[in-house]
Amino acid sequence: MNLIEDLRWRGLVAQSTDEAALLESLKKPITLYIGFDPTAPSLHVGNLVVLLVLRRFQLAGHNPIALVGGATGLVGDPSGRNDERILNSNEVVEEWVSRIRKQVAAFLDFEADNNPALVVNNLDWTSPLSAIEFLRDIGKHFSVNQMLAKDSVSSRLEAGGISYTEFSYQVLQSYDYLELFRRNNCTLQLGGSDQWGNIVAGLDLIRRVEQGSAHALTVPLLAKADGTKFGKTAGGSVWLDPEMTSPYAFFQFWLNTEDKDVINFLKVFSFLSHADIIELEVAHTANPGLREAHRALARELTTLVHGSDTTSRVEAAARALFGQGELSELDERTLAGALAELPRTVISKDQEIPTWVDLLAATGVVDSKSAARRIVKEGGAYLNNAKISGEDFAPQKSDFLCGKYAILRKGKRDLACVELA
RNA sequence: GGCGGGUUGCCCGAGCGGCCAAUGGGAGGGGACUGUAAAUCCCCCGGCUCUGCCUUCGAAGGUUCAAAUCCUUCACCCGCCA
Repeated sequence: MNLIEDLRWRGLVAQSTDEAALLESLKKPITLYIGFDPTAPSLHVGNLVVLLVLRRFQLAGHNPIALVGGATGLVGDPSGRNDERILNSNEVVEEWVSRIRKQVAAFLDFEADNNPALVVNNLDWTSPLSAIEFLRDIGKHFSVNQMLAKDSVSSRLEAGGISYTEFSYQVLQSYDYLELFRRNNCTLQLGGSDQWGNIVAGLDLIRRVEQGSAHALTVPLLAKADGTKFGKTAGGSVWLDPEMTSPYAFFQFWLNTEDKDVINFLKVFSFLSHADIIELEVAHTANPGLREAHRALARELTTLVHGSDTTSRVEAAARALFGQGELSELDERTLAGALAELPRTVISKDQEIPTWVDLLAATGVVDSKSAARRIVKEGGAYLNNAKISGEDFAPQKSDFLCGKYAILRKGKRDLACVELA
Protein backbone atom coordinates (compact mmCIF):
# COMPACT_ATOMS: atom_id res chain seq x y z
CA MET A 1 0.00 0.00 0.00
CA ASN A 2 1.47 3.34 -0.95
CA LEU A 3 1.45 6.49 1.10
CA ILE A 4 -1.59 8.02 -0.55
CA GLU A 5 -3.57 4.83 -0.17
CA ASP A 6 -2.64 4.77 3.49
CA LEU A 7 -3.73 8.40 3.89
CA ARG A 8 -7.01 7.61 2.19
CA TRP A 9 -7.59 4.65 4.45
CA ARG A 10 -7.06 6.93 7.41
CA GLY A 11 -9.47 9.48 6.01
CA LEU A 12 -6.77 12.08 5.59
CA VAL A 13 -7.31 13.14 2.01
CA ALA A 14 -9.81 15.87 1.20
CA GLN A 15 -8.66 17.23 -2.11
CA SER A 16 -5.61 17.14 -4.31
CA THR A 17 -4.36 18.43 -7.60
CA ASP A 18 -4.15 15.95 -10.47
CA GLU A 19 -3.90 12.70 -8.58
CA ALA A 20 -2.20 10.65 -11.27
CA ALA A 21 0.55 13.24 -11.59
CA LEU A 22 0.90 13.50 -7.83
CA LEU A 23 1.20 9.73 -7.45
CA GLU A 24 3.77 9.64 -10.20
CA SER A 25 5.88 12.32 -8.56
CA LEU A 26 5.73 10.56 -5.21
CA LYS A 27 7.56 7.58 -6.61
CA LYS A 28 10.73 9.52 -5.97
CA PRO A 29 11.42 11.51 -2.81
CA ILE A 30 9.99 14.98 -3.06
CA THR A 31 10.13 18.03 -0.83
CA LEU A 32 6.90 19.20 0.71
CA TYR A 33 5.80 21.74 3.29
CA ILE A 34 3.10 22.78 5.71
CA GLY A 35 2.75 26.16 7.30
CA PHE A 36 1.72 26.96 10.86
CA ASP A 37 0.89 30.50 11.80
CA PRO A 38 1.66 31.58 15.33
CA THR A 39 -1.83 32.48 16.49
CA ALA A 40 -1.25 31.18 20.01
CA PRO A 41 1.74 30.31 22.17
CA SER A 42 1.27 26.63 21.39
CA LEU A 43 -0.13 24.27 18.81
CA HIS A 44 -3.25 22.37 19.80
CA VAL A 45 -4.52 18.89 19.03
CA GLY A 46 -6.30 20.18 15.94
CA ASN A 47 -2.98 21.23 14.41
CA LEU A 48 -1.68 17.76 15.06
CA VAL A 49 -3.72 16.22 12.26
CA VAL A 50 -1.85 17.92 9.48
CA LEU A 51 1.49 17.94 11.30
CA LEU A 52 1.33 14.18 11.62
CA VAL A 53 0.61 13.87 7.92
CA LEU A 54 3.87 15.70 7.32
CA ARG A 55 5.54 13.15 9.56
CA ARG A 56 3.94 10.35 7.58
CA PHE A 57 5.50 11.79 4.45
CA GLN A 58 8.90 11.86 6.09
CA LEU A 59 8.53 8.27 7.24
CA ALA A 60 7.74 7.41 3.64
CA GLY A 61 11.05 8.92 2.55
CA HIS A 62 10.08 12.44 1.56
CA ASN A 63 11.71 15.69 2.65
CA PRO A 64 9.50 17.63 5.05
CA ILE A 65 9.64 21.34 5.66
CA ALA A 66 7.68 22.87 8.50
CA LEU A 67 7.13 26.55 7.93
CA VAL A 68 6.42 28.75 10.90
CA GLY A 69 4.62 31.87 9.81
CA GLY A 70 6.56 34.65 11.43
CA ALA A 71 5.38 36.91 8.60
CA THR A 72 1.93 35.54 7.85
CA GLY A 73 1.22 35.46 11.59
CA LEU A 74 1.67 39.21 11.64
CA VAL A 75 -0.97 39.61 8.93
CA GLY A 76 -3.69 37.11 9.77
CA ASP A 77 -5.34 34.45 7.64
CA PRO A 78 -9.00 35.27 6.88
CA SER A 79 -9.77 31.61 6.02
CA GLY A 80 -12.59 30.15 8.02
CA ARG A 81 -13.26 33.29 9.98
CA ASN A 82 -16.10 35.71 9.73
CA ASP A 83 -14.43 38.56 11.51
CA GLU A 84 -11.20 40.43 11.37
CA ARG A 85 -8.38 39.25 13.58
CA ILE A 86 -6.90 41.44 16.26
CA LEU A 87 -3.30 42.01 15.30
CA ASN A 88 -0.70 40.80 17.77
CA SER A 89 2.44 42.80 18.44
CA ASN A 90 5.73 41.86 16.80
CA GLU A 91 7.15 40.81 20.15
CA VAL A 92 4.28 38.46 20.85
CA VAL A 93 4.41 36.87 17.42
CA GLU A 94 8.16 36.49 17.64
CA GLU A 95 7.82 34.74 20.99
CA TRP A 96 5.14 32.42 19.64
CA VAL A 97 7.20 31.63 16.56
CA SER A 98 10.09 30.41 18.67
CA ARG A 99 7.84 28.27 20.81
CA ILE A 100 6.00 26.71 17.89
CA ARG A 101 9.22 26.16 16.03
CA LYS A 102 10.40 23.94 18.89
CA GLN A 103 7.10 22.13 19.12
CA VAL A 104 6.93 21.32 15.45
CA ALA A 105 10.51 20.12 15.46
CA ALA A 106 9.69 17.42 17.98
CA PHE A 107 7.62 15.55 15.42
CA LEU A 108 10.20 15.50 12.68
CA ASP A 109 13.56 13.87 12.24
CA PHE A 110 16.43 16.24 11.58
CA GLU A 111 19.09 13.57 11.63
CA ALA A 112 17.69 11.38 8.87
CA ASP A 113 20.43 10.43 6.44
CA ASN A 114 18.56 10.95 3.22
CA ASN A 115 15.67 13.18 4.08
CA PRO A 116 16.31 15.36 7.11
CA ALA A 117 13.54 17.75 8.06
CA LEU A 118 13.77 21.50 7.88
CA VAL A 119 12.06 24.24 9.81
CA VAL A 120 11.83 27.66 8.18
CA ASN A 121 10.33 31.03 8.99
CA ASN A 122 8.74 33.03 6.19
CA LEU A 123 9.81 36.24 7.84
CA ASP A 124 13.30 35.43 6.57
CA TRP A 125 12.33 36.14 2.96
CA THR A 126 9.45 38.54 3.37
CA SER A 127 11.05 41.06 5.67
CA PRO A 128 13.89 42.03 3.28
CA LEU A 129 11.30 42.65 0.58
CA SER A 130 10.32 46.27 -0.02
CA ALA A 131 6.71 47.22 -0.59
CA ILE A 132 7.51 48.29 -4.12
CA GLU A 133 9.26 45.02 -4.96
CA PHE A 134 6.38 43.13 -3.44
CA LEU A 135 3.82 44.98 -5.53
CA ARG A 136 5.81 44.82 -8.75
CA ASP A 137 7.34 41.37 -8.60
CA ILE A 138 4.59 39.44 -6.90
CA GLY A 139 1.43 41.51 -6.85
CA LYS A 140 1.50 41.87 -10.61
CA HIS A 141 0.78 38.16 -10.99
CA PHE A 142 -2.43 38.27 -9.01
CA SER A 143 -5.81 39.09 -10.40
CA VAL A 144 -8.02 40.85 -7.90
CA ASN A 145 -10.99 39.22 -9.57
CA GLN A 146 -9.67 35.80 -8.67
CA MET A 147 -8.66 36.90 -5.22
CA LEU A 148 -12.15 38.16 -4.56
CA ALA A 149 -13.64 34.89 -5.71
CA LYS A 150 -11.82 32.90 -3.04
CA ASP A 151 -14.17 31.56 -0.38
CA SER A 152 -12.17 33.05 2.43
CA VAL A 153 -12.54 36.51 0.91
CA SER A 154 -16.02 36.35 -0.59
CA SER A 155 -17.57 35.05 2.60
CA ARG A 156 -15.98 37.89 4.46
CA LEU A 157 -17.29 40.38 1.95
CA GLU A 158 -20.74 38.99 2.69
CA ALA A 159 -20.18 38.99 6.41
CA GLY A 160 -19.24 42.61 6.68
CA GLY A 161 -15.87 43.26 5.23
CA ILE A 162 -12.21 42.50 5.21
CA SER A 163 -9.19 44.69 5.66
CA TYR A 164 -6.60 45.10 2.95
CA THR A 165 -4.20 43.40 5.34
CA GLU A 166 -6.07 40.12 5.52
CA PHE A 167 -7.08 40.36 1.90
CA SER A 168 -3.38 40.22 1.07
CA TYR A 169 -2.80 37.07 3.07
CA GLN A 170 -3.17 34.71 0.13
CA VAL A 171 -0.49 36.61 -1.74
CA LEU A 172 1.96 36.15 1.08
CA GLN A 173 1.21 32.47 1.40
CA SER A 174 1.59 32.04 -2.36
CA TYR A 175 4.91 33.76 -2.20
CA ASP A 176 6.02 31.31 0.50
CA TYR A 177 5.28 28.41 -1.78
CA LEU A 178 7.13 30.06 -4.66
CA GLU A 179 10.10 30.77 -2.45
CA LEU A 180 10.27 27.19 -1.18
CA PHE A 181 9.86 25.94 -4.72
CA ARG A 182 12.86 28.01 -5.76
CA ARG A 183 15.06 27.35 -2.77
CA ASN A 184 14.24 23.74 -1.98
CA ASN A 185 12.49 22.46 -5.04
CA CYS A 186 9.45 22.04 -2.84
CA THR A 187 6.64 20.68 -5.00
CA LEU A 188 3.86 19.84 -2.59
CA GLN A 189 2.02 21.87 -0.03
CA LEU A 190 -0.19 20.24 2.56
CA GLY A 191 -2.84 21.96 4.58
CA GLY A 192 -6.25 21.74 6.13
CA SER A 193 -9.07 21.79 3.62
CA ASP A 194 -9.70 25.43 4.44
CA GLN A 195 -6.27 26.13 2.95
CA TRP A 196 -7.14 24.91 -0.53
CA GLY A 197 -7.64 28.38 -1.94
CA ASN A 198 -4.39 29.71 -0.53
CA ILE A 199 -2.43 26.71 -1.74
CA VAL A 200 -3.82 26.82 -5.23
CA ALA A 201 -3.00 30.52 -5.42
CA GLY A 202 0.60 29.48 -4.75
CA LEU A 203 0.52 26.94 -7.56
CA ASP A 204 -0.65 29.61 -9.96
CA LEU A 205 2.15 31.88 -8.91
CA ILE A 206 4.75 29.16 -9.39
CA ARG A 207 3.36 28.44 -12.82
CA ARG A 208 3.40 32.10 -13.86
CA VAL A 209 6.75 33.05 -12.49
CA GLU A 210 8.77 29.87 -12.88
CA GLN A 211 6.68 27.94 -15.37
CA GLY A 212 6.93 25.26 -12.70
CA SER A 213 4.48 22.63 -11.69
CA ALA A 214 3.70 21.76 -8.11
CA HIS A 215 0.97 20.06 -6.13
CA ALA A 216 -1.60 20.65 -3.43
CA LEU A 217 -3.01 18.14 -1.00
CA THR A 218 -5.51 19.00 1.69
CA VAL A 219 -6.60 17.14 4.77
CA PRO A 220 -10.25 17.19 5.85
CA LEU A 221 -11.14 19.26 8.87
CA LEU A 222 -11.64 16.72 11.58
CA ALA A 223 -15.18 16.48 12.91
CA LYS A 224 -16.58 14.34 15.67
CA ALA A 225 -19.31 11.84 14.95
CA ASP A 226 -21.89 14.05 16.63
CA GLY A 227 -20.89 17.00 14.45
CA THR A 228 -19.36 19.08 17.22
CA LYS A 229 -15.95 20.64 17.00
CA PHE A 230 -13.00 18.43 17.74
CA GLY A 231 -10.38 19.37 20.28
CA LYS A 232 -12.31 21.52 22.69
CA THR A 233 -13.03 20.76 26.29
CA ALA A 234 -14.77 22.78 28.95
CA GLY A 235 -11.42 24.38 29.66
CA GLY A 236 -10.89 25.41 26.02
CA SER A 237 -8.45 24.00 23.53
CA VAL A 238 -6.29 21.00 24.24
CA TRP A 239 -2.73 22.27 23.81
CA LEU A 240 0.46 20.41 23.12
CA ASP A 241 2.38 22.59 25.57
CA PRO A 242 2.47 20.73 28.91
CA GLU A 243 2.30 24.03 30.76
CA MET A 244 -0.99 24.86 29.06
CA THR A 245 -2.56 21.40 29.10
CA SER A 246 -1.02 19.03 31.60
CA PRO A 247 0.04 15.63 30.26
CA TYR A 248 -2.48 14.12 32.66
CA ALA A 249 -5.30 16.22 31.20
CA PHE A 250 -3.99 15.44 27.73
CA PHE A 251 -4.16 11.72 28.39
CA GLN A 252 -7.62 12.06 29.88
CA PHE A 253 -8.79 14.01 26.85
CA TRP A 254 -8.05 11.07 24.57
CA LEU A 255 -9.26 8.49 27.03
CA ASN A 256 -12.62 10.24 27.18
CA THR A 257 -13.11 10.08 23.42
CA GLU A 258 -16.61 9.01 22.48
CA ASP A 259 -16.99 5.43 21.31
CA LYS A 260 -18.12 6.52 17.89
CA ASP A 261 -14.94 8.46 17.27
CA VAL A 262 -12.27 6.31 18.77
CA ILE A 263 -11.41 4.12 15.78
CA ASN A 264 -11.46 7.06 13.46
CA PHE A 265 -9.11 8.95 15.77
CA LEU A 266 -6.74 6.01 15.89
CA LYS A 267 -6.55 6.16 12.12
CA VAL A 268 -6.01 9.88 12.00
CA PHE A 269 -3.62 10.34 14.90
CA SER A 270 -1.82 7.12 15.59
CA PHE A 271 1.02 5.47 13.78
CA LEU A 272 -0.34 2.03 14.53
CA SER A 273 -0.53 -0.33 11.60
CA HIS A 274 -3.76 -1.11 9.82
CA ALA A 275 -3.71 -4.57 11.35
CA ASP A 276 -3.36 -3.18 14.86
CA ILE A 277 -6.15 -0.72 14.35
CA ILE A 278 -8.45 -3.35 12.90
CA GLU A 279 -7.68 -5.56 15.85
CA LEU A 280 -8.57 -2.75 18.24
CA GLU A 281 -11.77 -2.15 16.34
CA VAL A 282 -12.75 -5.78 16.75
CA ALA A 283 -11.93 -5.69 20.45
CA HIS A 284 -13.81 -2.46 20.92
CA THR A 285 -16.90 -3.72 19.14
CA ALA A 286 -16.87 -6.91 21.16
CA ASN A 287 -16.52 -5.20 24.49
CA PRO A 288 -16.68 -1.42 24.46
CA GLY A 289 -16.71 -1.33 28.25
CA LEU A 290 -13.08 -2.35 28.43
CA ARG A 291 -12.14 0.64 26.33
CA GLU A 292 -9.06 -0.95 24.91
CA ALA A 293 -9.13 1.28 21.86
CA HIS A 294 -9.46 4.36 24.06
CA ARG A 295 -6.50 3.32 26.13
CA ALA A 296 -4.41 2.64 23.06
CA LEU A 297 -5.32 6.02 21.62
CA ALA A 298 -4.49 7.89 24.83
CA ARG A 299 -1.25 6.01 25.22
CA GLU A 300 -0.13 6.51 21.61
CA LEU A 301 -0.84 10.20 21.54
CA THR A 302 0.54 11.02 24.96
CA THR A 303 3.70 9.17 24.05
CA LEU A 304 3.97 10.94 20.75
CA VAL A 305 3.59 14.36 22.31
CA HIS A 306 5.05 13.97 25.79
CA GLY A 307 7.19 10.86 25.63
CA SER A 308 6.83 7.38 26.99
CA ASP A 309 8.05 8.15 30.52
CA THR A 310 5.41 10.78 30.97
CA THR A 311 2.81 8.45 29.53
CA SER A 312 3.52 5.71 32.01
CA ARG A 313 3.48 8.27 34.79
CA VAL A 314 0.11 9.74 33.94
CA GLU A 315 -1.38 6.38 33.16
CA ALA A 316 -0.26 5.09 36.53
CA ALA A 317 -1.74 8.20 38.11
CA ALA A 318 -5.08 7.62 36.41
CA ARG A 319 -5.07 4.00 37.48
CA ALA A 320 -4.38 4.93 41.08
CA LEU A 321 -6.93 7.70 41.23
CA PHE A 322 -9.70 5.91 39.35
CA GLY A 323 -8.88 2.47 40.68
CA GLN A 324 -11.27 0.44 42.72
CA GLY A 325 -9.07 0.31 45.78
CA GLU A 326 -9.10 2.59 48.78
CA LEU A 327 -7.08 5.74 48.33
CA SER A 328 -5.83 5.38 51.86
CA GLU A 329 -4.17 2.12 50.90
CA LEU A 330 -1.93 3.74 48.33
CA ASP A 331 1.63 4.19 49.44
CA GLU A 332 2.96 7.69 49.60
CA ARG A 333 5.14 7.40 46.54
CA THR A 334 2.35 6.21 44.29
CA LEU A 335 0.00 8.78 45.72
CA ALA A 336 2.45 11.66 45.41
CA GLY A 337 3.24 10.62 41.86
CA ALA A 338 -0.39 10.48 40.88
CA LEU A 339 -1.26 13.74 42.54
CA ALA A 340 1.62 15.50 40.88
CA GLU A 341 -0.37 15.32 37.65
CA LEU A 342 -3.40 17.13 39.04
CA PRO A 343 -4.26 20.78 39.41
CA ARG A 344 -3.41 21.69 42.96
CA THR A 345 -3.46 24.23 45.72
CA VAL A 346 -1.10 24.35 48.65
CA ILE A 347 -2.14 25.41 52.13
CA SER A 348 -0.07 25.92 55.20
CA LYS A 349 -0.21 23.55 58.15
CA ASP A 350 -0.54 26.48 60.48
CA GLN A 351 -3.61 27.97 58.94
CA GLU A 352 -7.14 26.87 59.55
CA ILE A 353 -8.21 24.51 56.79
CA PRO A 354 -10.47 26.31 54.32
CA THR A 355 -13.80 24.88 53.26
CA TRP A 356 -14.10 22.37 50.42
CA VAL A 357 -15.64 25.14 48.33
CA ASP A 358 -12.75 27.52 48.87
CA LEU A 359 -10.22 24.80 48.21
CA LEU A 360 -11.80 23.71 44.96
CA ALA A 361 -12.00 27.29 43.74
CA ALA A 362 -8.32 27.69 44.63
CA THR A 363 -7.32 24.78 42.43
CA GLY A 364 -8.88 26.45 39.41
CA VAL A 365 -11.05 23.46 38.57
CA VAL A 366 -14.09 25.75 38.77
CA ASP A 367 -14.32 29.37 37.71
CA SER A 368 -15.84 30.72 40.90
CA LYS A 369 -16.87 29.88 44.40
CA SER A 370 -20.47 30.04 43.31
CA ALA A 371 -19.75 27.23 40.86
CA ALA A 372 -18.09 25.23 43.62
CA ARG A 373 -21.07 25.76 45.93
CA ARG A 374 -23.39 24.63 43.18
CA ILE A 375 -21.43 21.42 42.84
CA VAL A 376 -21.85 20.73 46.54
CA LYS A 377 -25.56 21.51 46.41
CA GLU A 378 -26.02 19.20 43.45
CA GLY A 379 -24.24 16.32 45.11
CA GLY A 380 -21.16 16.25 42.94
CA ALA A 381 -18.60 17.06 45.62
CA TYR A 382 -16.18 14.48 46.93
CA LEU A 383 -13.28 14.41 49.32
CA ASN A 384 -10.97 11.43 48.84
CA ASN A 385 -13.66 9.79 46.74
CA ALA A 386 -16.30 10.08 49.46
CA LYS A 387 -19.28 12.32 48.83
CA ILE A 388 -19.53 15.36 51.04
CA SER A 389 -22.42 17.70 51.63
CA GLY A 390 -22.97 21.10 53.16
CA GLU A 391 -21.48 24.27 51.81
CA ASP A 392 -19.49 24.78 54.99
CA PHE A 393 -17.84 21.40 54.92
CA ALA A 394 -14.13 21.64 55.54
CA PRO A 395 -11.62 18.77 55.58
CA GLN A 396 -10.01 17.84 58.88
CA LYS A 397 -6.32 17.28 59.43
CA SER A 398 -7.08 13.57 59.60
CA ASP A 399 -8.50 13.66 56.07
CA PHE A 400 -5.07 14.32 54.63
CA LEU A 401 -3.67 11.09 53.24
CA CYS A 402 -0.15 10.42 54.41
CA GLY A 403 -0.62 13.56 56.45
CA LYS A 404 -0.18 15.71 53.36
CA TYR A 405 -2.68 15.23 50.57
CA ALA A 406 -6.39 15.61 50.13
CA ILE A 407 -8.11 14.79 46.87
CA LEU A 408 -11.00 16.92 45.76
CA ARG A 409 -13.32 15.59 43.12
CA LYS A 410 -15.93 17.46 41.16
CA GLY A 411 -18.41 15.24 39.45
CA LYS A 412 -17.30 11.98 37.97
CA ARG A 413 -13.83 12.65 36.76
CA ASP A 414 -12.51 16.07 37.63
CA LEU A 415 -9.83 15.75 40.27
CA ALA A 416 -7.66 18.21 42.11
CA CYS A 417 -5.17 18.00 44.91
CA VAL A 418 -4.74 19.95 48.13
CA GLU A 419 -1.33 19.76 49.67
CA LEU A 420 -0.55 20.58 53.25
CA ALA A 421 2.86 22.15 53.56
C1' G B 1 -25.02 62.09 2.35
C1' G B 2 -30.57 60.87 3.57
C1' C B 3 -34.22 57.42 5.70
C1' G B 4 -35.26 52.96 8.35
C1' G B 5 -33.69 48.54 11.31
C1' G B 6 -30.20 46.62 14.66
C1' U B 7 -26.12 46.03 18.87
C1' U B 8 -28.90 41.66 25.22
C1' G B 9 -25.39 36.84 29.52
C1' C B 10 -20.29 31.50 26.29
C1' C B 11 -23.46 31.41 21.31
C1' C B 12 -28.41 32.19 19.08
C1' G B 13 -32.39 34.93 20.60
C1' A B 14 -37.00 37.12 23.60
C1' G B 15 -37.88 41.41 26.55
C1' C B 16 -39.40 47.33 25.06
C1' G B 17 -40.32 52.03 32.30
C1' G B 18 -41.17 48.71 37.99
C1' C B 19 -43.13 41.68 39.18
C1' C B 20 -35.64 41.49 35.19
C1' A B 21 -29.72 38.70 36.88
C1' A B 22 -33.40 39.30 32.55
C1' U B 23 -38.39 33.96 28.68
C1' G B 24 -36.69 30.14 25.22
C1' G B 25 -33.00 27.13 22.57
C1' G B 26 -27.87 25.50 22.07
C1' A B 27 -23.23 24.84 24.45
C1' G B 28 -21.48 23.81 29.42
C1' G B 29 -21.93 21.69 34.56
C1' G B 30 -24.17 18.11 38.46
C1' G B 31 -27.24 13.71 39.47
C1' A B 32 -29.55 8.84 37.97
C1' C B 33 -28.24 4.72 34.45
C1' U B 34 -23.42 2.93 32.55
C1' G B 35 -17.80 1.88 31.13
C1' U B 36 -13.78 8.10 33.54
C1' A B 37 -18.46 6.52 26.55
C1' A B 38 -23.14 7.69 23.98
C1' A B 39 -28.41 8.07 24.27
C1' U B 40 -32.24 9.13 27.85
C1' C B 41 -34.54 11.38 32.20
C1' C B 42 -34.15 15.07 36.38
C1' C B 43 -31.65 19.45 38.12
C1' C B 44 -28.26 23.76 37.67
C1' C B 45 -26.15 27.50 34.82
C1' G B 46 -23.22 36.35 36.47
C1' G B 47 -20.39 37.26 41.04
C1' C B 48 -19.81 37.85 46.39
C1' U B 49 -18.36 38.45 52.87
C1' C B 50 -25.32 35.01 49.89
C1' U B 51 -32.73 35.32 53.45
C1' G B 52 -28.89 40.34 51.47
C1' C B 53 -25.49 42.94 48.42
C1' C B 54 -22.60 44.03 43.86
C1' U B 55 -21.79 44.05 38.45
C1' U B 56 -24.19 42.98 33.57
C1' C B 57 -28.33 44.19 28.40
C1' G B 58 -22.64 48.32 22.19
C1' A B 59 -20.08 53.24 24.79
C1' A B 60 -20.76 57.82 27.41
C1' G B 61 -24.11 61.17 29.42
C1' G B 62 -29.34 62.50 30.80
C1' U B 63 -34.85 62.11 32.32
C1' U B 64 -37.30 59.32 36.45
C1' C B 65 -38.68 57.47 43.13
C1' A B 66 -37.34 53.48 39.40
C1' A B 67 -34.26 52.19 32.75
C1' A B 68 -32.09 46.45 29.07
C1' U B 69 -36.59 49.25 28.21
C1' C B 70 -37.48 56.76 27.39
C1' C B 71 -34.04 61.07 25.60
C1' U B 72 -29.04 62.90 23.69
C1' U B 73 -24.33 62.07 21.61
C1' C B 74 -20.72 58.53 19.83
C1' A B 75 -19.10 53.72 17.61
C1' C B 76 -20.09 49.50 14.71
C1' C B 77 -23.47 46.39 11.69
C1' C B 78 -27.69 45.57 8.24
C1' G B 79 -31.32 47.24 4.65
C1' C B 80 -33.52 51.03 1.21
C1' C B 81 -32.63 55.73 -1.40
C1' A B 82 -28.73 59.10 -3.38
